[in-house]
Amino acid sequence: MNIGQAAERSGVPAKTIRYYEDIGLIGRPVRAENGYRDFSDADVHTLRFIARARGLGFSVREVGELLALYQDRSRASSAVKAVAEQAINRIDTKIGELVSMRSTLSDLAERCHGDQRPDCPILDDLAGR
Amino acid sequence: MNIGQAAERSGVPAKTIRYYEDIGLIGRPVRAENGYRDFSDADVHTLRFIARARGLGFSVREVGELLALYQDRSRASSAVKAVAEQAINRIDTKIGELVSMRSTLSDLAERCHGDQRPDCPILDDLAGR
DNA sequence: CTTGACCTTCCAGTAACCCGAACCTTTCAT
DNA sequence: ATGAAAGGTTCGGGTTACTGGAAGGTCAAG
Repeated sequence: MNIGQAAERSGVPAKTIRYYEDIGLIGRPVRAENGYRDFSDADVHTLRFIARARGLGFSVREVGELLALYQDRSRASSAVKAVAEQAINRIDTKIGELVSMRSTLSDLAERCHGDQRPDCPILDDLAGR
Repeated sequence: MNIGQAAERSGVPAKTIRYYEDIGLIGRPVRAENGYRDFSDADVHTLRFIARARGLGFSVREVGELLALYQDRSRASSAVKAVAEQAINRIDTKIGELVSMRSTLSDLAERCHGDQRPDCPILDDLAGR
């Protein structure tokens, strides 16, 4: 099938599929006589795998690792779990940062009148007071 | 003072200061005879403002707006509050996404033995089962 | 035959910087 | 005096993960 159909079936945009090929995340698909990429169902399956992994917050690099592990029938599940735990840690760190920002920001916003008057605790805080 | 000292006092790396100048977030500082940038205390104050705002999750674009509002003695506090609330919304959205990823991911990880055996619910899930 | 929907490649841009190269200038120790 | 270290300068490219657009080839339908 052509890239458009592979895109539709996998949920990965055509542009993104080409990009994944470029960076070597997926192998180079077979080419038809006209030069068009020719995708198999297995290719679509791989793309779906990638889409799900990305959706779960794995980096493209990690997706590459997961894909390799997936292909390796004899890998230990601990290897996979390690990658997942790394991702969880990264996410936790990020959530912590965001929650902290959010709390400061909403404190500030609550104390700001939000009317025509110019005085504003938000700017005061940013200015260092 | 030179860029190094301005960097140290403001907490903004020298490279980043030059970058902010490039994109027009800060004005072009005066140059000394030797061509070095010459920063004033007011410049450092502005850089600190920027650093704090960035730390709170405002985008560089928003920091530009906040800076303009800060300079404008007659602005309404509502304008500032609007920018802050935008940032809060963005942060909330992001937190929501991350929490959802985290929960799926840790469910999966918990169900994964993490030992020598190859079977792994994480990969199974990614593969679509 | 042409129109429109595909496909191809390649270049550029996004956010917010970071890194290194190649090159000055200043300052300090020998 | 000298020579090295520690600053400063610009410029170009790399990062992450794509996305958009231009210029052009291909294909099925009317």
